[in-house]
Amino acid sequence: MNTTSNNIFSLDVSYVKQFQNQLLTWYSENKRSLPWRENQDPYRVWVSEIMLQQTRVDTVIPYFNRFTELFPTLQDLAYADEEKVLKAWEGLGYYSRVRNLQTAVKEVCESYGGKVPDTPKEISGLKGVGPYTAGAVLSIAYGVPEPAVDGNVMRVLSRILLIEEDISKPKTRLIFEKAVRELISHEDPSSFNQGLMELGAIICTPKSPACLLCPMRELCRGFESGRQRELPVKLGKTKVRKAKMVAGVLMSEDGHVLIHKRPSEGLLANMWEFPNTEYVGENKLAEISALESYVEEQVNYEVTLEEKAGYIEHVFSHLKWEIHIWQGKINSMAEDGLLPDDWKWVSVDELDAYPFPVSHQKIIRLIKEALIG
DNA sequence: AACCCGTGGTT
DNA sequence: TAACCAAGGGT
Repeated sequence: MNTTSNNIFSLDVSYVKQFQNQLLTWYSENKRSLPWRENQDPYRVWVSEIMLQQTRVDTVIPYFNRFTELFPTLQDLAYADEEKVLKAWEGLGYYSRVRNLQTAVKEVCESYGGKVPDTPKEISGLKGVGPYTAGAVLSIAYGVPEPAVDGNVMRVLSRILLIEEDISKPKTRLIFEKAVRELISHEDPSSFNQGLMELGAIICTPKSPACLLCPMRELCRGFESGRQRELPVKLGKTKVRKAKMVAGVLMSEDGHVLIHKRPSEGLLANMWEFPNTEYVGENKLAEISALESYVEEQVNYEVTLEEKAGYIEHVFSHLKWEIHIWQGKINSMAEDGLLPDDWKWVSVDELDAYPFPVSHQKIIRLIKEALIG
């Protein structure tokens, strides 16, 4: 029964057994009914796990329902037009997630006969499937006893087991995976992993954990020592860079608007936008000249910016855009057929067919309000 | 390892 | 309100 010195968690057999019983009982009685819990279809489980990365359950639910209705099977997604896929993801953020997912789903069709692989090695090789997602899909869809360590699991276990390592360091995840391997139920890995996350989402919350309602209270070393609020340890700061941007709503004589498809890599990859560029300076002249030269360089159009149409702020995880919006018109156009593939003239109604990031959806709103008002 | 990659809710 | 946070992964 005694713990060995090389076991840093001091997890004896009876502790593990109690841990599993308490968690699994609580989960079976308290789990939320969510769309992706209707069945264990590996494709649906996979889609949900990708959507849930850094994204709240309440946000994901409507997206998941729409997405699985548009692309009911893995094959439907594999053969779908990328533009349509991005459109279904519009507003969810981290758009590389869905481009990687479609890449991975194609790989499953080509290399695995359309069946989502059920081994750690194979599934981890798929684009966009990291350590967490691999473990989540394997355990939930296939019942494989693999750890699925996300932010919830690190928070919950750091408190229960009093682990004080800095969870912002990548290596720290390995410590929690080791802990889960010792604790996980081999009878029901799916409920065990989901139970840990559910506990983190409902009871063991970041700011004010509901310890008095917690089924794990008697097993919790953090609660025992009154230090649950100090955990998990998370160091490191995030700085948000500010970028002054100028964007143009440029109209042709027949009422079309100029839009641009962003490059296939980097921020908001493959999403559409209104022509815009970062600028330096303080006054309107700086805004105007920056946008004018940008448009001229990109598509060889000469533009006249007529009036300021608005100002928008948009905050990303690591960046803040301060967007000054100008309305203008095209003076001289290059020959019609010379517009590059990633530039388009579209009517205002047609804008709805293209995937725009939220920052530029705000500009669309301005356009429509101006047309109505 | 450190930085990039979105968005919306909470405190 | 600014900072923090959410079922992370790629490079």
